[in-house]
Amino acid sequence: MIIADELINWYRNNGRDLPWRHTKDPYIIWLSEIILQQTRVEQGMPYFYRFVESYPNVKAFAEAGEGELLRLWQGLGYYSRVRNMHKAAKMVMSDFECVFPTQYEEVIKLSGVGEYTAAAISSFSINEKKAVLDGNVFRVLSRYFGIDTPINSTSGKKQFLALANEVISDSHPGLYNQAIMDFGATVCKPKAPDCENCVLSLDCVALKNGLVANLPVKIKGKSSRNRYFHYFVVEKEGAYLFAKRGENDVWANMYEFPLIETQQEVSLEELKEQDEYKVYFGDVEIEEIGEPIKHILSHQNIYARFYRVVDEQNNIEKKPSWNYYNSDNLDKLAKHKLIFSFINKYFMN
DNA sequence: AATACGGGGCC
DNA sequence: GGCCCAGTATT
Repeated sequence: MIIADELINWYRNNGRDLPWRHTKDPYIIWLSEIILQQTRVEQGMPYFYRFVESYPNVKAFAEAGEGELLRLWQGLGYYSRVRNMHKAAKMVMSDFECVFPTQYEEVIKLSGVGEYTAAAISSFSINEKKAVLDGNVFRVLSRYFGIDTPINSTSGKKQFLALANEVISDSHPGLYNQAIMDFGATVCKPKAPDCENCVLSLDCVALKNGLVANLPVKIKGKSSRNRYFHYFVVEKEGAYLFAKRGENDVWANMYEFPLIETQQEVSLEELKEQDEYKVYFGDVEIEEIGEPIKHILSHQNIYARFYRVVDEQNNIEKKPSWNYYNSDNLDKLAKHKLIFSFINKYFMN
């Protein structure tokens, strides 16, 4: 296929020099690929260095503590990725004789490794001929071939995967996979693609028909819901009260200040009328710290307020799951963005 | 087939 | 405010 040769040729001259491209080690490739899921290269880069240094091989990763891993992942988002990585690393030790697998059919068995990541690892490490299908590939192929099937529909995924596997280079599948993704990221971009300097422009159906801005087609998702969080900052002798979040909500198992959630925006007076509030804080003095913070996630808008609780008489009814941590211990807890940015703003000196 | 799951950059 | 990013697991 001509398109594959063009892309590889373009890539040899214009590809980005990224650290994970200097290795065939499936473990290192896996590390980079999981980090880069739904994450821009610049955002994931520091985390990649951090993890390679802390855990140079799969054995070290498998032997790490869950909390330690989560702490290192802190701030990157989609935290189930690192939990699945831990599972996967342990699977490598137990089911793959401590050797990180390279074949598509083997790596896809690992937790957190789906079709994309399995194709990436197998093609980059041993040149297995499996086409990657990520956001970049969807975009390049949909524009070049002028395909308007929604990329997030079941039939669309099937159609594009089949096409990607037709287009892939026979002789250099790994290089081709790198090339089409890099090309999508730097030339055939979502906004303002560089069609003037595009090596595929002659045969690009979208460009010919003025449809570049309309492709790829994507079905719109659900809109966000609003949530109202009230965090209570309780300090006692230099230690702070922290709670661990549950399993089945955003930021699973991460740490934060004790929280009361309400369905609507409520005033401080209304908050004090909540049963939950009465149980825990009764009539201790509280004062709001700073302004409310709007924290936006893909599928929810969180409006967070923080209150300082003065508990000189030791009147707080502490939940068993709440614990006090001094600043050293606090630093080791995996906290989500909303909490650690608050801490950095108000507590760091 | 649809939805949850983070955080950040860009327009 | 909406879209997108080297997607996957779950329902």
